[in-house]
Amino acid sequence: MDDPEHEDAREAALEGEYNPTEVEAKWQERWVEAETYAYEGAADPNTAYAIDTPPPTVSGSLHMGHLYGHTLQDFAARFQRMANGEVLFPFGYDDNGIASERLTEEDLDIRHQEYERREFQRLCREVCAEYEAEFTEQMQGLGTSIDWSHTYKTIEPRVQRISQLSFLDLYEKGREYRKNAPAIWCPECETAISQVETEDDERDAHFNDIAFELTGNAPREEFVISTTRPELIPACVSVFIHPDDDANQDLIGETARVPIFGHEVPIIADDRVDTEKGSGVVMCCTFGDRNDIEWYHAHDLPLRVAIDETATMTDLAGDYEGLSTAEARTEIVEDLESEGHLRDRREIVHAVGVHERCDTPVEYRVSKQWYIEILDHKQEYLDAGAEMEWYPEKMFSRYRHWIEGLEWDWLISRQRDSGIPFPVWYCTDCDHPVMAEREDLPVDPLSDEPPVDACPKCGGESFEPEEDVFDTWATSSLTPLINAGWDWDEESGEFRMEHPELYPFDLRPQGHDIISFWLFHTIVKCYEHTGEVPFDATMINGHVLDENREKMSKSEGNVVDPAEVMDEYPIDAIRFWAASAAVGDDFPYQDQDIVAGEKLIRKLWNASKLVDDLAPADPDEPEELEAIDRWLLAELDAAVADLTDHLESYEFAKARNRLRTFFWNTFCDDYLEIAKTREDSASTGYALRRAHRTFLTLWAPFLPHVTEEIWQALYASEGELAETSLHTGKWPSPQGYDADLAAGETAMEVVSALRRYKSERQLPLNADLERVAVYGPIEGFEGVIRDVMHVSELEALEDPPEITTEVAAIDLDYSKVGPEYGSKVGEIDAGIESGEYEVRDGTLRVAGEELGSELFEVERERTYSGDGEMVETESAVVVVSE
RNA sequence: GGGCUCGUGGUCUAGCUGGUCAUGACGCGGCCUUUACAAGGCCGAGGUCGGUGGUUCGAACCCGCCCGAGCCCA
Repeated sequence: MDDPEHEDAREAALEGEYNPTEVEAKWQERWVEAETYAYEGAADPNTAYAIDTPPPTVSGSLHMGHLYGHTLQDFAARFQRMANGEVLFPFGYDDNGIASERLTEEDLDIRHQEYERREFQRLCREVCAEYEAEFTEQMQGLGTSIDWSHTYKTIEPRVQRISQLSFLDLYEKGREYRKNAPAIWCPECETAISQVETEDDERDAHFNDIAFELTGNAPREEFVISTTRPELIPACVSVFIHPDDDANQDLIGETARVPIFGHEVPIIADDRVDTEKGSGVVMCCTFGDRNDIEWYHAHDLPLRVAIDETATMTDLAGDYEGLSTAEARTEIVEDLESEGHLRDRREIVHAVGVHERCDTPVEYRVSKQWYIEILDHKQEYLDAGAEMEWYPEKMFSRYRHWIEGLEWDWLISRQRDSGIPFPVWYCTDCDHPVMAEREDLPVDPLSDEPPVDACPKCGGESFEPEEDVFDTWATSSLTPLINAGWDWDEESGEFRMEHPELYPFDLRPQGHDIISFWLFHTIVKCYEHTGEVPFDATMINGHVLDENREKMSKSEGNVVDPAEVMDEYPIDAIRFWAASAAVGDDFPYQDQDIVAGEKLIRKLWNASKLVDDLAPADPDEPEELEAIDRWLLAELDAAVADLTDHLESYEFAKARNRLRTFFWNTFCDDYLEIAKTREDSASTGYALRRAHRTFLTLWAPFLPHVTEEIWQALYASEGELAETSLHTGKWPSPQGYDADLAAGETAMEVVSALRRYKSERQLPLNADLERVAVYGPIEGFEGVIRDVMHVSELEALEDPPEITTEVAAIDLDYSKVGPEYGSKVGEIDAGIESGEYEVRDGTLRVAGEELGSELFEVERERTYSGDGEMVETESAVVVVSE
């Protein structure tokens, strides 16, 4: 396998049984080696088809979602490459965020706090590189037509530069700001974490009912709030009442005094109060939970920080300063009780947010964060989404609802070690931000100097570097710009793209779970930078469920490992399964579908061997094709047209099923059996080869390995693989064959009927039939029927055989009768049912009405009284005499 | 709790701008060596189209409610 000479020595060959293990590995290797799928550039944006592929997060190995998603993309890429020319099918890794840090910590069993930032980043790169190499190998094992010379990693310097350029551009456009805001914080790990790193956990706790006094001329003296976190009362900034809470209406607008600490807070109405819980009166602290944060934003409340980054009470907590939150809770409850403010205390179990890794309940801490302003451009982003084609269309509503529900701007700063740094320093004296120069990017403010000696605002001469890094989505939302080679051109003073013909991209494929993340954020960024919608179309794929239609989850232990599936089945068969679901629908992993794919591959292989046996290698097209051959090629034309339509609309399941039915039933079961009897026909020889070549190209996007193997064995010309590969060849177009389709169809019906006849009598299919008479349109196909069914004498009847008929039933055409007779239809039905009707001169008299012949059909039961056996088909009557 | 989506023979699915007999595959039963394929061919059995109420002459399809599942947001 290492020796390419040896490789070439065993060229593709159509002998014996198909060996997918060997053949698939061979072509995967040769495709990559020959750079078969390299994007070679195109001058015209209309001929370049570009896919903005999802960069997988490096978090271990390939899962079924990767396999499925990339296979769908590959269907599109392979079809477009054959049909329209140049295709960019790139690949990237998202290795710059929290996921890669956590992977590193787990893999090396370390904590990032134990290392210098640079050192930890280095470890991250090393660990990620290992996982990426393994992942790449698995991806190549999928046989996708990715251009492996066109890849990126989100942590690489080129992408860091693009991320920082994006930040500077949006800042200059006035679309970014920095302000104090709360973030989820783990006091154990001493770091901000994202919401996806938290989970709910049931914990024992106490509900404490605490009395607050009212100030001034209040309607009553006090009220009671319930809380599980009494240590937060020094951080209390307001009290909330539900606007519909009749019992407490009188409190709205009053001022409350916080017990022990004595500060005064307003009482405000807000419908986010849960009236079912406790007394219906809630205190808002900065910050106890996510609701507090919403209220803080909505009512512009002051900030009182009573807990620091290590979960220790601050000076705001007065006498309790320096205690842990747990200690403070105990002491504050005791003091409330002794001062008479504690009215009740009871045990409860409730859900608290904890850090999924250390199970520590999270806090909400305030720090200065960078935001991208998006709320003021909601309409633009909605319009941008509406401009794209959505496959399936229904997914647009998810995007729309997400945008309509947006309440906060996009927080892009993260307090992490291994992301892409903000290219910003702050003046130590006045906090004025100093941005890096574009030509210097990428920069790391922690090690690089700011581009100025003095603060342009106050003249101060010392600067603090920004320590935060970008949110992962802030970078992965730039993938179209990364793939198109977006950069700042110093000379012209504007942004340029290395491959402007790729942008906007033709397709954005992704799962339905990240419409609100990847797709939305990409539209925000690209729209703001370029003023254009970044995609013509988006294809939203569903999720792969387990064989019982349950979601795959590690804790349930029902995760299917693609490596095992790929070990057991040919990739082409797995791809056949991947094409079984309508795009957008969730669908189960079922190996019966993969087995069906295996059977198809075998069928294609065996049929190819037969075609090669029956037909000369490269026959010329005869002057005139015989009816049966012209019929096949006309049907093939129709299949080509249908398939092209389906693939252009990303309807892979429809394309797959259409092609399978035509190939298996029409070509193999019907035509090939006929072709066996016509080996010396130049017409059939030509049609066989024409159809066979076409089938290989039509199957190529779905079954790239087996089709390439057969193609190379039979049809490829001499030369480099990148030129001779089936996959860089042309997609077929209908050739305009004209045939009597009805006659062909009827002939096939007659053949089926004769097969049924033999089958029912337990005769072998090649048993001889003495005499067969056919009444029906089979002109030009008589000989074909005779030969394939071993009929000694076949007669085409001019007139119907001697049959007696009697009316068996009346079939109404309800689509016409309904609108015309409305509620009378019931009576008409009843009349026919009971036999109280009459058919005369093409008119049906029933229930006092006269129905014209266009409204009904008379179904007759035929009885054959002549010699032999009568068999009926849809459009013919067949009489068999043995 | 809110939004979106899905629910068709044992399993997976097509059909869903309403019009008699609901498509195909896998599985199951029976029969058969057509010049490749028995891992093939032919035939057959198997469905109250999640439940319920409504609109209509007529509903798998349109509308309401309920049940179950998935995703996103709280």
